[in-house]
Amino acid sequence: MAYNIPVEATLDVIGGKWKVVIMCHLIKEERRTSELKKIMPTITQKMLTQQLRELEQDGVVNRKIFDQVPPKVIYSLTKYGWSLRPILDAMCAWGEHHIETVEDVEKNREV
Amino acid sequence: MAYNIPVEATLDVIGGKWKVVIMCHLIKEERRTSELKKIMPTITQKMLTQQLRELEQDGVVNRKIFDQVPPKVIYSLTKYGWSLRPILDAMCAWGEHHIETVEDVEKNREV
DNA sequence: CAGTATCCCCTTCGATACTG
DNA sequence: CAGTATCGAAGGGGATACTG
Repeated sequence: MAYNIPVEATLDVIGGKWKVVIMCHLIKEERRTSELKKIMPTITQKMLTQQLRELEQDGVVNRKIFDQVPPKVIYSLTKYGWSLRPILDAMCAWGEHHIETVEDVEKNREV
Repeated sequence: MAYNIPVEATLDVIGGKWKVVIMCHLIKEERRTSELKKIMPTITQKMLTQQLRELEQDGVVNRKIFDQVPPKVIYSLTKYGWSLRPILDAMCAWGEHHIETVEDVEKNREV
């Protein structure tokens, strides 16, 4: 609480380890749990659920449950979540443009 | 390495706990270490140095050392660091616009 | 299929003390 | 003033097993 600088509020919402990645996927299309897991091969079930819960609590992500067997749950961005789009777009664009540079630098850091 | 989605490269560079906050300050003006510590009251010396070192290794931040006693070091964004400006601006703007909402939500989460 | 519950490692981070 | 080193606590996060 009582942020020293407003951008800390932004970080509170999108600062989780996987949140930006999840939202970047959901910005393109809504997804069910199993789809998210498939397109994010390295995330664990636990982290996926945990991050989605937090996004949901923050009002960024909507969770639609279909009452059927087997269960089906679809996640999508809320209107509030869409307000983050400029940030997500900028982050995605930067990543696409600089990915080779970053990969090189990070590789050297491992040594 | 080998990101599953390009935005992960972005997160590798700005994903640290304090990196965005530091860069948001440096985007306004270059700062010396003691100034950064002053405007970020809750960061520890250790974390400040650590995050700055990583930003420096990633080529985002420049470290200018004045050879004098007592020591003086000034940090600023590199040209490469300035390429992140659209992201930082978007994050700062969103935070300013939604800070009350976020503060309320986060407060309730603590309960 | 979607989610929860444990166990537990191991990284992160704070506190403190110390150097040039 | 700027930075390093060390120690220890805290919790993030993985692996696994289990439920409806």
